[in-house]
Amino acid sequence: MGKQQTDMIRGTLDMLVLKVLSLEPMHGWGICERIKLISEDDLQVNQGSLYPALHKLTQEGWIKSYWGLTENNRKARFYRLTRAGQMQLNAEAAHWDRLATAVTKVMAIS
Amino acid sequence: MGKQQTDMIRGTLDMLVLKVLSLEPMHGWGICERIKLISEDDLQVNQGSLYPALHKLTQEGWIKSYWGLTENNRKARFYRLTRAGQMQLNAEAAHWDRLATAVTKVMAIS
DNA sequence: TGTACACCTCTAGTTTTTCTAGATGTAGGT
DNA sequence: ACCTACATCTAGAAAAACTAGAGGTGTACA
Repeated sequence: MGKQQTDMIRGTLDMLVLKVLSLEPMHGWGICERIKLISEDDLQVNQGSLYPALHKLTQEGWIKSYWGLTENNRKARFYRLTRAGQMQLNAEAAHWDRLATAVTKVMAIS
Repeated sequence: MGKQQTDMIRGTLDMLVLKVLSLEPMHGWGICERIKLISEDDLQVNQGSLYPALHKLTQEGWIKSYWGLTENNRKARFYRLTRAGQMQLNAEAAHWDRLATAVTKVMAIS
């Protein structure tokens, strides 16, 4: 058996979460679903990765949380982007673009 | 201080190395230079990451090494891609394409 | 009524991958 | 003789994500 490939590009989780939250505040489970939906199942965010990441982002001051009710009438912790989070998102998006382009360039040589 | 951003996308090093070696056999230091050159300095491979990666790829049977002489007349360990390595490269490239496209898709929503 | 299921949060411990911070050595030029 | 660029390598730390769970709540339906 070869090595197992995951359904995430390491280092992009924070950025993806910030991006989704930049559209509208959302709860953890919703963030997973949203990413999965938009990526047409190519990206799978694992709960064991998501919640620690959300807590870290909160710690950094890039998102803030509050309790609310979901569409299904359940309690859930919602997260919203802060101004600092928006700036962080911009920075990470630019960094990602630059590096992803560079990787693509290397992969294209012949 | 925000978090430090590196000059690599985690998880792509193996693929990048295999790709460069698919063009022609090369020694470690040359692989670093090649990646840096093609990416126009956007990708920086660190020696402390490269050699362990090279040893791991050898262990997996994806590359093989032999001692040779460089253009500068120095001893260097050259690596060449094996057939299994070529297959691995194809698989990793396809995986990268799929995931990078998915990330781009998520980053593009508005 | 109760029970199954989908929804939702969370954490400890491990693994994978890369980085830091070195040590070691050689060839060629001054 | 010494400096610089070329070249390999490793131990230990750090970062990020994964495995593998535990636990709780509405809603539907048997």
